[in-house]
Amino acid sequence: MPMPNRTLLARPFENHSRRPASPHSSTATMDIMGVPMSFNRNEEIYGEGEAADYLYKVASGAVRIYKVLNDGRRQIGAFYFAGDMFGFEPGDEHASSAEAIGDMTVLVLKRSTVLALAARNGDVARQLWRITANELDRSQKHSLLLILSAQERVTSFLLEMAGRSCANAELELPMSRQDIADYLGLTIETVSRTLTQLESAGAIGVLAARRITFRNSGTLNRLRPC
Amino acid sequence: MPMPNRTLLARPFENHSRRPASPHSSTATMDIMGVPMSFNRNEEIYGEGEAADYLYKVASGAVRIYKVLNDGRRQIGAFYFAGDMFGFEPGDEHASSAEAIGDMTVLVLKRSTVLALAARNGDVARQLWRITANELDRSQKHSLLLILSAQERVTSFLLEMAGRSCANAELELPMSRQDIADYLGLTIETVSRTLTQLESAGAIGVLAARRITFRNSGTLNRLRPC
DNA sequence: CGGCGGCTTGATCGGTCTCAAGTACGGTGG
DNA sequence: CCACCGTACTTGAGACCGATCAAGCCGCCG
Repeated sequence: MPMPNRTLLARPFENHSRRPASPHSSTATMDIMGVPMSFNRNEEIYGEGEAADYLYKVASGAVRIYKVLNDGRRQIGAFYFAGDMFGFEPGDEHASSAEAIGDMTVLVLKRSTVLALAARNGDVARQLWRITANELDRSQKHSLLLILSAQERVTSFLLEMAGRSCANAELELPMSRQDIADYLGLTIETVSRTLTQLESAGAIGVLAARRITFRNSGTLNRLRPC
Repeated sequence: MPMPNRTLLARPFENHSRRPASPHSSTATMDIMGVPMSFNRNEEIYGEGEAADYLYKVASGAVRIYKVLNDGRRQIGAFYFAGDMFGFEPGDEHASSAEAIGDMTVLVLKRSTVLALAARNGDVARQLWRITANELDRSQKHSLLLILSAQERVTSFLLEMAGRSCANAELELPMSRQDIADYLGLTIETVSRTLTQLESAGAIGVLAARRITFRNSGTLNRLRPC
């Protein structure tokens, strides 16, 4: 994994090679605000322990947030796609690291601005709370995933991804097998094997490594105990 | 598990056999408010899917919140002890069930009251957000637990419990081995075996099934990769 | 064409689950 | 006080699932 330039990342509003962009400021709601910023594949957006000065919204592409244990194991805590917000921590520093899965663009908001807005505007405060609550919900679902069998985890993962992408019959996965494995608490080999099993069982089709079709959603749903 | 009377649980402010109590109302902060209510061992406080009309604070005893998969597996998402708040859901209904681990007492707050208070008072709103954010943090740590080895999970669990109880050298566990197992995503046998292993290794002492002493915290910390 | 990264497949190992006894403890009744 | 019981916990033997180690395969780009 490449080592990105953190000083750039820590100050997205400065003019640097990455993306100047026209800065809108002081718009009414959180939705409209934000300075565009681009990242390359596998580039770090922020690191665990860094000051959580900014809040991000995915404009295009996908993001993974993860933690690394001191023995090197990585756990991916969540994936974020276009429209999702991430990086808003209760504390002053990020609890996880964030990386771009492919080339992508985010909108960046200043934490202090958002907090000041929330203090004056109850709607914004409620919106903040809602974002955090949704994260909590997602995290709890993720915990549930991790006690399932490999087949159940992979199935749940596919259905989750399908539910979050607009497409219904065909699924385009932006992330690698390793990312999926680290999200599901499995090895890359087990993920791969399980996908081929599901294909043999007629539940899915693997057109390419990252292109999945759903052939028999009944079979899939029967494999998901949530 | 006994089937408690849900109608009582759903309306804690009505006078019933359980606990009348003198109702304080309209105090300045969330901390002071709350109507006392008692529950017996293994009694349900609320069920998954029920209306989340109340917010709870543990006065004494301990609580487990959990979900049950349709095949019967149970996952405990969190334990709560004296001083902890729980049951506050972003949505209108509870995402998990809650049960008393032993006989216990909670303080009950009305959701609508708290929300109204938050709308007028920025401090209360921030407090609400803080509670949710802490839950998120706890949930993410829980996810991390679930990818560890059995020994690491049990060790992390003991250290977590030790950190949350005032006592430092000796730990009194209120929950059963089954509760621990369902929290850690292990079987009861594996939890039991791992505890005896830790005892043989000189890391802990098992005075009684639910009384643990820490003999060698260095060994314990070496077993915790977080 | 060669090389490399990402993915699949195979063979074996090991940790945890499962099934099955056995033990300790607390309560209840004699 | 002890006998009895039920519940919670421990311990053992074996099976199984997923990890590990190790090749191969595929697609992409130079």
